[in-house]
Amino acid sequence: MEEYRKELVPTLDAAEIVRFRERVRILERRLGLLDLMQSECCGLSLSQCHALVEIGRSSPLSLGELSQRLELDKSTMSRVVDSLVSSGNVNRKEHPHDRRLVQLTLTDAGRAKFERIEQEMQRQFSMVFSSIPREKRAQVLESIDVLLQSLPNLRCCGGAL
Amino acid sequence: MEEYRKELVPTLDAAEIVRFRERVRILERRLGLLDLMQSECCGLSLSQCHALVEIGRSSPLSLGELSQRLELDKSTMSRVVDSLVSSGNVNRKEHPHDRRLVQLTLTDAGRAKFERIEQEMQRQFSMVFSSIPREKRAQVLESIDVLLQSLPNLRCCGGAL
DNA sequence: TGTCAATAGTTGTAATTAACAACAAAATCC
DNA sequence: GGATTTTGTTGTTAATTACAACTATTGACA
Repeated sequence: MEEYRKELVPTLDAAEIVRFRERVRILERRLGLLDLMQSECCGLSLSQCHALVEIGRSSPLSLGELSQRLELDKSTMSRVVDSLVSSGNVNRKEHPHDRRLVQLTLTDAGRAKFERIEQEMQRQFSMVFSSIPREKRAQVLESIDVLLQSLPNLRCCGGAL
Repeated sequence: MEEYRKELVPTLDAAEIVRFRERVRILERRLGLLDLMQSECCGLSLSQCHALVEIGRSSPLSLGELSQRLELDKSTMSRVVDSLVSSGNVNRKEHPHDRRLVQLTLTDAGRAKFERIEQEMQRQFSMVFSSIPREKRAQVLESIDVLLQSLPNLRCCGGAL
């Protein structure tokens, strides 16, 4: 009878959920540190670093585009870009056909920095990936995908708490 | 010959690393949102919410303990606790044997809020976990562990970038 | 036992990160 | 050609955080 109910409505093991929760929490913190490390490395703030990389990957980029990708307000973005322009890493040019738009590109210094960051990140992730036992690598990659597909099922409770 | 070298020094596939990096980056962002959601739900800021949960899980807690667990400076922690005291969620008592120490406990209101948060989080993670195909669940859990073991191999380059 | 070092926490100050609102300039749409 | 929309900047404000300076208390040792 009990067995039957379990089969029909699979009551999840609460302890397993707790473990899952805890692991995800630790993972989140760990990944945050990883992110910080990246910015510490390049001598820029986190948002500056993210912006630099994003522009490096797909310039020319407008301010709006950039703020959408980094999920920041355009005003915030504008000021982050300010700082990158001041530090000589980014050019703010006018779009030739639409003068409302800004075209963001990297200066030579900015591009050099961007390439160093990309290389370093690639190196770092190589180290992490290669320290995963070879026979587990595919499994880990697949699991991340599975997790990414399942996570959107979290939804805010609408302030009910 | 080529084959032999590959066998001996397994050159990792650069594209696979890129994919790995990208997935980890997306995962990080997604988990950040999850965290924000939690705090939005309970009407507290992120750090307030973390502090409340930490105190709820192991009170009485001193300020130093708490700041270590949340990896925040004690001054920051002191002010976060201030806000929780003002909002009637936390009690700041004096330690009976050492008057330097503060004993943090939850008020009735704070405990009620803590328990609602825990329940809600458990519910949410149940949803996520149950939306992972059953035959993949163990694999995902194991993969998170594998990843957590490998991540510490990231290290800052010491400002070399 | 009395002084001095260590510990715990608070307060002053400042930097960073971010958002919202108000605005200016340019383009688009009748 | 004037109303509306789009794009970006500036003014203002709030949250988060750290470091340094300070106070109070405890513990240690001589």
